[in-house]
Amino acid sequence: MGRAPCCDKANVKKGPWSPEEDAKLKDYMENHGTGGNWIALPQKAGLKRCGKSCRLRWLNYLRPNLKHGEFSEDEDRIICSLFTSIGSRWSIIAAHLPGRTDNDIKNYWNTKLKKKLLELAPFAHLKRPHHAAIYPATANSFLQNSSLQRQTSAYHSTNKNYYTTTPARVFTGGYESMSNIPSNLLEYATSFTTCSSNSSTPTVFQVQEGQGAGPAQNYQFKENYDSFLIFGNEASSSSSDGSGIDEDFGLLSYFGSGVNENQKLTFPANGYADDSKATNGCFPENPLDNSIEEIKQLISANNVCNNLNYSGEEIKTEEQVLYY
DNA sequence: AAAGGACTCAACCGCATAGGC
DNA sequence: CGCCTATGCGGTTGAGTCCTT
Repeated sequence: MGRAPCCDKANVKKGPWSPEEDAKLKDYMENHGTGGNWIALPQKAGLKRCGKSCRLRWLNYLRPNLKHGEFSEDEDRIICSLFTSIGSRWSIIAAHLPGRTDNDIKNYWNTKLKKKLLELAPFAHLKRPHHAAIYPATANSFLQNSSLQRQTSAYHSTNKNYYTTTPARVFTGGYESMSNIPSNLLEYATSFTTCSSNSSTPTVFQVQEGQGAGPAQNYQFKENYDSFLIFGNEASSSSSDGSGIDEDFGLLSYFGSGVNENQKLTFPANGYADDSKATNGCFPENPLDNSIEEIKQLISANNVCNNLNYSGEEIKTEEQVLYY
């Protein structure tokens, strides 16, 4: 048996709200408020609507002090920074943008901001926005528990268009360490190679499929993504021998052009808008990335989301991770 | 000018959670 | 403590609009 419906669907109007309905709801809300019960509100207000629909209409459209129209550069930065830290927690992000609703921000991100970021990414000329995905703050989850070391990758000796160096370390974290990448995107654990050895530049990961030995090295994109872009800041991790994780992951990015005849996911090395700015194949910092630490602190100080760890990542149980 | 594809965004849906009993 | 219901949330849908050919 399924869940009981929240209202009598047969006697409830759906679809766009008319100005008359808006006026009724607004009038009722201004005079009575919700009365602590959205379900009973439509009847009291003389509306043939579901309580949930009334709530949504009020919160997203009718309530006072809502901001409509273009998002500012500052708002863009805040959204990017928070998305970096906490992912698609739209309601939390909305709490940092007075006058904006979670729905607004979600739509803005999905239709405009994500595209904007992808255009800033390297190889933008190769990207097809609708076949790309952006995921947040995976630096920690990828690297915190791995033994990945710095490695400067080299151009392939015969084909200068591709990096084909083998991974310095095989990353075998599996889903548990990649919890921010939905399992519908990834099929197996991955192997990585980094091409950055410079803490002032972001790091590019090359992902290879089916290389080397070991059961956890197979990697596949699922669904129709040609690429994904990961961005986030990363606390440093280093040791005396110079190994460790670069500081300042302004932007982590990966571009996969598909599986070639060697079953490798590769990316062109000459795809930078301005090659002179690339160091060892790494591209300039993401201009939208800023003050993430401050925002993390703010979140932590305000206890906005108390199931996030110090870096804004959700603390999940093993079960949650496996099915996330 | 028309047709079809792409994009936008308001609204819906179903699940998770909180809180009352 | 367990059940039940209202609320909140994020993902998804689809009608309307805009853009391209």
